[in-house]
Amino acid sequence: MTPDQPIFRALADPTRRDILLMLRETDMTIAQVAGNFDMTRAAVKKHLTVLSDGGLITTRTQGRERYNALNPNAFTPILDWLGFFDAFWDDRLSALKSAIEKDTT
Amino acid sequence: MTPDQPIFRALADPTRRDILLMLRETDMTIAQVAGNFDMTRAAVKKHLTVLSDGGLITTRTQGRERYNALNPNAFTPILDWLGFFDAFWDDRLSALKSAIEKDTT
DNA sequence: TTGACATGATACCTATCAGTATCACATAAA
DNA sequence: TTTATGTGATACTGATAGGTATCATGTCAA
Repeated sequence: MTPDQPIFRALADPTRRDILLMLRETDMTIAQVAGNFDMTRAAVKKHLTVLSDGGLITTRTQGRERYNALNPNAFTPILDWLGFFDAFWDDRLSALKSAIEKDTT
Repeated sequence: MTPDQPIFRALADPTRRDILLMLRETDMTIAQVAGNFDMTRAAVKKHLTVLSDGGLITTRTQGRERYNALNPNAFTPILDWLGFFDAFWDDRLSALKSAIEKDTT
């Protein structure tokens, strides 16, 4: 199994993507995150676990509360994967460029 | 439902990501794609449908064959979504910068 | 036209996933 | 200590996803 699987899986759910957007502003406890959704705390906890497995968030315990924070390097694996297609884009650009040049000569 | 859902869902499966990597090199028929996997053509066809729904590939019929091609603008929605976090990175960078400056003054 | 090939489409099975309900544990406050 | 709050963990359910088997459709070649 590719090591990228956990992060792609984590991003596949709209609720989890919304959670990530929320965490841009401020770190949040599970209860705070759950307060923004119409679902139980247990369900939100599961989503947070998946996000953690994907390396997208980190958690820190503070007393009896547990804060979830966006990982600054969260999307590096995604960007690396997208990088595999750089050559493809270059080829397309080259082809387009050739076509234009052929058209104008 | 967010309009991004189809593309994130399409990228969530490792087989589909592998298909996209294959299509960088050359356009391929279903049979050609299926030849690279240990599963039936029907299963591959389903994956290609999901990829198409996500706007990641385009198809063209040529006689009785049907070629699948990587969409040049495939990842635009992903990059746009990642852009939502630009401010977050900036904040982190600002914080880091401040910390360093505070440390060196 | 006939037969072979490439694909489309559907029913079906199994595994996984999102969500709930529930209970247990740990910590802060009275 | 007692009570309330915040969280962790598990069993369970309904829905969806990945995969196979199978049949129908369309196209090329003889």
